[in-house]
Amino acid sequence: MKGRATILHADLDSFFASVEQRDDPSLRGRPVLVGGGVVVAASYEAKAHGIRTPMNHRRALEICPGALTVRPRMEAYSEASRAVFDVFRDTTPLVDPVSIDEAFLEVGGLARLVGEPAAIAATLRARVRAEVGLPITVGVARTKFLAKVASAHAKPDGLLVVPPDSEDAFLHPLPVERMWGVGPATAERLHQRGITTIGDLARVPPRAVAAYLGRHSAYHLHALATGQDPRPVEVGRRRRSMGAQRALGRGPHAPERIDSALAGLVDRVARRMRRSGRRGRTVTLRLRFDDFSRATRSHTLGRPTDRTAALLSTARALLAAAQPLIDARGCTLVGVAVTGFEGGDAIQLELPFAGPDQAALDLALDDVRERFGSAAVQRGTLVGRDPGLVMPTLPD
DNA sequence: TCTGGGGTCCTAGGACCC
DNA sequence: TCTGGGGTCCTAGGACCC
Repeated sequence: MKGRATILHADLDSFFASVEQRDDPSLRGRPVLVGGGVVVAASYEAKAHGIRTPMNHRRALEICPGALTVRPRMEAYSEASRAVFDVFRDTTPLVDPVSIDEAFLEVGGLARLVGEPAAIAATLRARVRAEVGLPITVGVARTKFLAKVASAHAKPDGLLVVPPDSEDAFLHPLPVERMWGVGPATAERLHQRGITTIGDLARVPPRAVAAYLGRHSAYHLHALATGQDPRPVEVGRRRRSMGAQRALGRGPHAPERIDSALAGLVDRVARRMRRSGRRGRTVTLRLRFDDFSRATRSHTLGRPTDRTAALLSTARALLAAAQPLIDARGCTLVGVAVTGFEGGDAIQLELPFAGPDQAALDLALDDVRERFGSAAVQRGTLVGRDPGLVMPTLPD
């Protein structure tokens, strides 16, 4: 028995561009680019010309000279997002946000009261269109992964249900790039071994794939390719980092310019932390150089803080330590991130590779429950037969 | 496809403690 | 003096997502 298709993945179509077209009728039906230096969003009319994100804005205009460009209006997008999530939460309390424009919804418990998942999904789409004025695509399936692939397949402005008995027929012909977690680097390594479709991946023993993708990725991807995805729709997850960054453009930049950019970023992050009541211990400085290589430098404080002064002096010390790198390679981006939030850290259990089985895992998880309470274990499912890591996360 | 800003997760090595 | 292993924490880098 496989279970039922009760998970919805709801994903707004070309979100930023759709908000712009909603708010300005003269943009409707026309290719719209949102962004400045790079295109951060494009309407479907623009995508039809081959516009992708992120794409250099000048390049985008070469491809699609008739496109209209608008500056991003983040407040408008936040407001639209809130309205859409209100519709989500009015549909089911079990809403698991992925980003500003997409979420998973569990509607399995609603059959008796409201209807079947397919009908709920159709109603949800109609309501978002009517109440917020935006197009949205919904995928419905038995697992998060399948629902996500289904919505991507149905875009734009579509609805696709993947019934449990046709999962393989739907999934296996698709290219591996369509998998969540397979980007250019992983795709290239798979292609080199002749693995081009999700079906190929399902047929190769994960132990063989582990040799070139690493243990975790191999077992994770094999599980997804064979329809296994135990991740539940979770409510109330909290962010694990807060950061800000700024591109500086081609250098060289005076040290004072980099320092003042850093001070502005730290101030922004610290304000956001105080506003949301979070305090963190680890400050990470992020740098990007002329040749697009990157480096990070981090430092962990003795206790969590949300004070601008403490965060800034830490960030400045990291910047000073990285000065030789900046002198040698030229800095084009500076960023700062704070992690290690109070109460938000994961406990990482390291289990021996050779032996772990479900019994050993259960024992380890019992230990965590005993020490931190049963609510501490949020993720602890064995995927495949040779798991390396299990990461039960503590609630905030 | 020549690069914005916000994130998440995983791997690996070293320091350190018992 | 040599020899072990288990475990935690920190740092840095990489891949990926929207």
